[in-house]
Amino acid sequence: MPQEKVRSEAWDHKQPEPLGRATIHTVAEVAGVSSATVSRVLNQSPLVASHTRERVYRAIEETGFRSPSRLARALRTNRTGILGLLVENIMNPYYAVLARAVDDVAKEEGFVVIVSNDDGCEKVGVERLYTFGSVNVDGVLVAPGALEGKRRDAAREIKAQGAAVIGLGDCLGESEFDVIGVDLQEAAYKVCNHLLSLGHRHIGFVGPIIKTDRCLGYEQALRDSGLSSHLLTMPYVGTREDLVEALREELPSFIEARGITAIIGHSDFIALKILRVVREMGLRVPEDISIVGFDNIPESTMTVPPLASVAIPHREMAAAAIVTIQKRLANEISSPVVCQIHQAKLCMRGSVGSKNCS
Amino acid sequence: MPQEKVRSEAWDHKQPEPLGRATIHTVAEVAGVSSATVSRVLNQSPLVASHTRERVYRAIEETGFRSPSRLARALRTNRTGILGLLVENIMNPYYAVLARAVDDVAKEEGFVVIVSNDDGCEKVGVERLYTFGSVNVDGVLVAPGALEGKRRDAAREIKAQGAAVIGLGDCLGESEFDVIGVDLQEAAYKVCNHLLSLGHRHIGFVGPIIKTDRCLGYEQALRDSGLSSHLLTMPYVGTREDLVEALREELPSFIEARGITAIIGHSDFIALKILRVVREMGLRVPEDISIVGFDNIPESTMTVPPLASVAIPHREMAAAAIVTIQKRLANEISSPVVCQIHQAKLCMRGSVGSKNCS
DNA sequence: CTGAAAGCGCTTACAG
DNA sequence: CTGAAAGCGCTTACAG
Repeated sequence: MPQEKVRSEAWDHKQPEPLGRATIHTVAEVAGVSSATVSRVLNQSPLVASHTRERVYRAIEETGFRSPSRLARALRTNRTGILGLLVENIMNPYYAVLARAVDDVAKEEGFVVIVSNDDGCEKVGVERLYTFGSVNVDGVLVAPGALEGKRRDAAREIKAQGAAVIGLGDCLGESEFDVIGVDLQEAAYKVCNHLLSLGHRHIGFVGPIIKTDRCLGYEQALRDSGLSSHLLTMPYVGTREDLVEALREELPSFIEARGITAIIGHSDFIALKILRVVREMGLRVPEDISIVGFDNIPESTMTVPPLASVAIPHREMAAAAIVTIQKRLANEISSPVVCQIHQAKLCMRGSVGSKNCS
Repeated sequence: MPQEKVRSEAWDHKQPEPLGRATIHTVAEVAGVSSATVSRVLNQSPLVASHTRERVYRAIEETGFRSPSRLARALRTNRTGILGLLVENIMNPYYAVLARAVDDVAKEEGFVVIVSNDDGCEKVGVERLYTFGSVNVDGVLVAPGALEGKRRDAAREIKAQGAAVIGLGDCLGESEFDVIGVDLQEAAYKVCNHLLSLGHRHIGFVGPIIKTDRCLGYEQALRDSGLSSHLLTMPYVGTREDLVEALREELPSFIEARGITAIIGHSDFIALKILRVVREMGLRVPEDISIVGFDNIPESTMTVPPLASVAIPHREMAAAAIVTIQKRLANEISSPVVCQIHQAKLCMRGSVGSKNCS
């Protein structure tokens, strides 16, 4: 008891604290209400008298209170308002565009997004996912969307913690997680058929060793026309620095030995490099060879000739992904797994022409 | 009291909870110690008996405890381990490379980074800075590094909350915040002198309306040689979608009226577009006109001819920035403002040649 | 060497 | 309509 008294006296002398944010308590004191009431005002609770509300608003003004601490709020509500976005490499324009779309939508919805790169490496990916868990993210977006092996285990764990997990983009086959995808198999199928309609008969595909849906669509189209496919696979296609050198080495024999007159690249990233290398080889584009890529990155409109490409509806997908996260968090989705497939858009440009056009 | 009893009985039947992370308390219970002890083990406190430590480690294993909640820890320690990175636009390769460098260094140092885009818009920038504040970030990195007007006010506020604020890259003149910069004025000066040494006398500069250090270095070099400068300014250079069209409109008269034989672009982003447009105009590069950019983005090595550029040491700068943040947080810096200037590297490539070379 | 207790800034039944 | 109180998961003097 006496100790209590002493303390109270000491408090009378306390200085105004210039450091740190104003808290809900600062506001409450100034407004002459309890912090619970301030909290209610902040959370738009209807059961606050309007004159009290007014007083609180004034106090917020006076104290320079900005917004409730997300940390503290999160600790109570179990919602941080933080999203984790795991991409291969933000320097790859495909992911940069995706990250931008996610950030834009997230901003509108009041989320903040942590972006991490894993270079497609499982070990790093797992680490980053656990890090997302330690931050108690509300949701995780993984691009590309395939979650297998240890990454799947990690994803399961953070899902068990209450976070929504969404695969974004490329995701072959079944997934135990929600997926917002894009039908690139269909798109590749169409692209290949377009090339066939232009008279091309020897059409090559250059991509990573792992067989992607883009590759499958390409193969399907050729199969349906009774033609055989020509694959050139390159390890670590999205990351390697020496890609151009590798292409210089591989492309000439690939093209000449098979009489190839059109190449579909797995991405614009690689297609742009193919474009460069075939021109170094003295081939004219599209007169001697047509080139198409995927992703429709900004640079693709900048080359001479501009690169034909397949545009992925990033914005649309980002929006769908975040809506799905919100619904999951609100428990508004009953189905165990959402799988929403969007359509890609073909952008035919100068790098594609009919066979032997001149 | 009776109610209490009922409750207690109900609790006896409680199920093991499958949802949510294992906490420090779960571990404590399994290990038969207090949560304080678990906390000490987690924080490498030396004052824990090694056999206790062992028990705790085993309990961590058993419970599947991953790591302490950053939220809860942050609420106590006032350190979130979260960094905010504010860039103009992650789709611009310059910022993508920077963001990657920051993420890599941050990961090594145990930070996580929130990336936000503001398109160089003050209003959005201010919002994002306050959002960083609401997340209680430990540090904020702003690129480009100039913090003025309302953005400066917002930055001051979050600095007052205890966060370290660092400007990254371009930052003309004095700053009240720490800056990790790069001497692009000097670099531009050298680039321009290089062009002069190749015989060029009418050298143009294309950039944003706001005068940057790159532009100043260019102007200085010409002044020192007694030559006059030729500026073409374009609003919103980093963001606008119609940049190519604008250049198509402006470049011909700019080049012809002034007899320009070399152009320095404010960025590779714009220089690549200039490259494209001058070729559309029928000019040969570098025979008729030389082009140089800034930033050395990956695409610059991919064009024909490859674009000469100035490389910014992103990695080095990101590392310096994060070290500075750590030191600020640890109160190990006494000077009121750090200003560390790194050197850029000239990468001369095929897009540059001597005047009238053929 | 270890534990009980206070407190970081919030939210939300529970009383009134 | 409003407040007192408990509690989210941690850390850290303070005792012992």
